[in-house]
Amino acid sequence: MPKDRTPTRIQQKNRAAILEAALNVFSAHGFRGSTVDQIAAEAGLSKPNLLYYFPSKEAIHTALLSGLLEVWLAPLHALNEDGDPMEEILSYIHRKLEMSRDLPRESRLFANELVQGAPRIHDALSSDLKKLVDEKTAVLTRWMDQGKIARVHPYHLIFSIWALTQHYADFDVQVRAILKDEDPFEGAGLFVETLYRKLLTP
Amino acid sequence: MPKDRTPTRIQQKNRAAILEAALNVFSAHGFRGSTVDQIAAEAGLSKPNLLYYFPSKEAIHTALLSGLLEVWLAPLHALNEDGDPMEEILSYIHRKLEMSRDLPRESRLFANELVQGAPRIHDALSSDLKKLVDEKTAVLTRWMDQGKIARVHPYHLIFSIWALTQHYADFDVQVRAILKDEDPFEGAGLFVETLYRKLLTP
DNA sequence: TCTTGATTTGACCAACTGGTCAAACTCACG
DNA sequence: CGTGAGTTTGACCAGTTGGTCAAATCAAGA
Repeated sequence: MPKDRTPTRIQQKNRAAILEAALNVFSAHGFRGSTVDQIAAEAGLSKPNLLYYFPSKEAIHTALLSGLLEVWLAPLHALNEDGDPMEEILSYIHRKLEMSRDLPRESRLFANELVQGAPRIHDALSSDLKKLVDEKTAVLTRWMDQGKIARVHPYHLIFSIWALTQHYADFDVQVRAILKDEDPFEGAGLFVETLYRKLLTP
Repeated sequence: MPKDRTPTRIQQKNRAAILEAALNVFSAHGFRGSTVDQIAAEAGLSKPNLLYYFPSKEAIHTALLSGLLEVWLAPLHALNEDGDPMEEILSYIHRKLEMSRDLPRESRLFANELVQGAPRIHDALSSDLKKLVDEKTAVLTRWMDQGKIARVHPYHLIFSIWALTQHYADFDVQVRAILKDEDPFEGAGLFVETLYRKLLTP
């Protein structure tokens, strides 16, 4: 392991390559289903070389998850109390849907982790995530109090947005097996738009 | 391996115990994350004994999946064109939600498989599942044509029902991390009821 | 009771996997 | 250049895992 001073150009390049490769592999096979050799091969490095940059398979996974959690929650973070309620919510939904389309690996990385009980990010869920969600449901509740949007259970509203949008990334194979050639995201965009407009219009 | 004649009482008992144990283990850790030893221990058998009843780990997994697919799709199968459209759809949704509550292991078993690209049930998806869904979306479309329910993209309507209901089983940890003590399924039932009533009322 | 097929298991094996290590190589910089 | 830190790797290791096998045990019908 090199000194922890300003990382070399090589260090930056290789660390990035490793994380990129790990995202591919972990998102496709889950933690247990992925091997260090696979990740190393995908990153174009030998296994010992990969382990020169990260101390363990676990460390790569953790680095990935914690690095991406912020990205993953950014759209919800951007939900702005001062904007127009319906527009804010719809734009949040569309942003999530775009993320499912453009960052499906990230979505599946989290899905893999969650479906197996989130052994490695359980803490982040009940601290960071819960805090953010509490904050934003409070905003939703105030909008409902003001009659700006229809009153529904705010937590389940958020769950439903997550479920609906991430479904297209996480269960992509199933969606495509059924839709065949049709592009899922076109129809999905229209569908969620009408769904939430009808639900939330007071 | 015993003769394939009418299975012994012992055979029935042990095969059932193995599948039950495998459901526990596979749904919690995924295929690759589960070991034959784990399943054997959970079933109260030695590993060689377990492999006396199933030729391989893969075979157990396949037997589980194909055995449960029917159960899993039963509610959609039950959607009846001759019933009242809104009631039929809502009752389908509630049945799916109950399955998430009562059969979370089954839900996670499929979720694990799907999120990793469904390597073992891809065929069943594009044949059996697609056929069933095509059939039922045709029913939905006819209802829409008759003005019985609002017109929305029928495939995405079904996807949304799957996503919403299964979310509570598959991402249980996340839901509970956020809701803390509140029972997820109580709020969820009310939420989806209003959601789909508003969406589908013409 | 005896016999035969069904059931069970301890011992074992080969492949795989995460991780180590010393030696070799490369690169930036004085 | 030369040199020392940074980088790379072949060889290796111990633990795990899916699966095998011959031998032992059990169960039920004749």
